Amino acid sequence: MIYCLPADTKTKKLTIDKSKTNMNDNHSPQKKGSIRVKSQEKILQAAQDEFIFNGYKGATVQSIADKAGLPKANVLYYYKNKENIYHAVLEQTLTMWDQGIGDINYEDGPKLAVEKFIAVKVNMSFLYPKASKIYAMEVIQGAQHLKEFARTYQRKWVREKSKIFQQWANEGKMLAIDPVSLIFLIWSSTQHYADFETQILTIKNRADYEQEDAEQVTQFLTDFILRGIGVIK
Amino acid sequence: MIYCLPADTKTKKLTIDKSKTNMNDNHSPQKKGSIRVKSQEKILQAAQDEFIFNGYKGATVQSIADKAGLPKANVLYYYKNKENIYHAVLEQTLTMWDQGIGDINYEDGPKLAVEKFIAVKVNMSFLYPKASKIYAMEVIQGAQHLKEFARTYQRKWVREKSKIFQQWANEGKMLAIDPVSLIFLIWSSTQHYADFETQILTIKNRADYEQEDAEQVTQFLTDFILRGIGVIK
DNA sequence: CAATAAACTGACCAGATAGTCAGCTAATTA
DNA sequence: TAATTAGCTGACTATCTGGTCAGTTTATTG
Repeated sequence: MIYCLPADTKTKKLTIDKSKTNMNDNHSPQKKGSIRVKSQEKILQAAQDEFIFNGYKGATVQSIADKAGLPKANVLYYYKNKENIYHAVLEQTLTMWDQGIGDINYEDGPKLAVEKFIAVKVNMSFLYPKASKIYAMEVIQGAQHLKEFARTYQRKWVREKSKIFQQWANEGKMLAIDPVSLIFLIWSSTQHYADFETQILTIKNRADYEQEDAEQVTQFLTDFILRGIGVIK
Repeated sequence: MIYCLPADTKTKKLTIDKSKTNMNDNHSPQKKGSIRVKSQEKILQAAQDEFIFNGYKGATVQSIADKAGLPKANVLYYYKNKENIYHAVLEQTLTMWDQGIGDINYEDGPKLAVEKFIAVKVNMSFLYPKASKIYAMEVIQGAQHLKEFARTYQRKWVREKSKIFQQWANEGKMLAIDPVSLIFLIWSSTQHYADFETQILTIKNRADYEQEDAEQVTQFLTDFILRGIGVIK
């Protein structure tokens, strides 16, 4: 059902945040497309780059403001401090991750479920590598800003999905392998193309990913993993 | 042969560094175990933690000094600025990575070669997760401090090893799958246990890895990947 | 058209930071 | 032992950083 965040994540389940911004959240008077919305988008976009490049502590509000083309004080008008900016970026990242993530349903059976899951994860990695990078850095650095979320939702998700794999194995629909290890393998092998983008492009001696790359990777990983769980060949 | 660095890597192949430290490198008068060596080790250890936790830009020399139990000025006496400390950490990381890494030899055949490779990589991840984390952060942030190394050595290594896989495939010793994708899958699935240590422990609801974990993961990945390349089952 | 509220910003500040340096102490050497 | 060198450090500075705030401009409302 849920990958990492509850559906109503807008109600902010993350750790600390009290007052995300100092605006009157929903009942803002502007028509859509207002300067506020556009500015906030610009800020979050800029902040994402800045946080990836310099980490949370290394990021500066001034640099975010410059990248967004706004005065620093204006950035701090929308998000009242650096931590709030980071939380907004993180929340956006997790929300997108959650919405975009495919799901593993018992009814699909192992073959279709794994195919769908891999396809969605690979597409996410190629389309939104920055989201994956933000998340990876956060986890590598100890997930200081995610702890509650991680503990609650991800563990639950993994346990739920593990049961489904177990069931399929019991019914002889796939090999009896450790489902948790399998989930980690799928996560790692798909996210790798986002997080290690730089390395992969360097090794392949290319400037950018292309559409075919995502397709080739999806094909490769799907075949490989279906063979690994014993449902093809 | 070589995973990422030339054997004589002590001659510093990294990007910028000119004067790594301001000491008279080899002909130092101390017996081994001297204060210098011990202090430098303490500094690098502390720096590794600090760089993982706060990233390059967020790390402070003062914090490194505190963790090492030395005055800041003493740290800057051994390594004349922050960048030199980082380079030393990075070099140490890559050297260890290079020494520890197993190798893929044609003579071993696909089964043994992959078994050895996975075992070494998994052990590295469980024994030296910090090295992997430093490297991962560096790559995620664009590998600003590694560019030359990455371009030269890693690409070469991947191409060499790809040829071996190709050869095995041609001889029918394994399935004809894309060797580069295979290498990425092995890298990602093994390094994941180092880089995402926090996440994995949280999901498994555990405080630390144990010896059995490394063994279980090695077993799982070996079986899974050998099945994926079609040499077992 | 006031008057009120929201949006915005230049200028400022207290604290943190990288790096320097003069001068100290401890070790080595002649 | 005297002289020389290596090891070490407190104190300092120029710069940068997050965050504030008084005051201005722009929008909304009655």
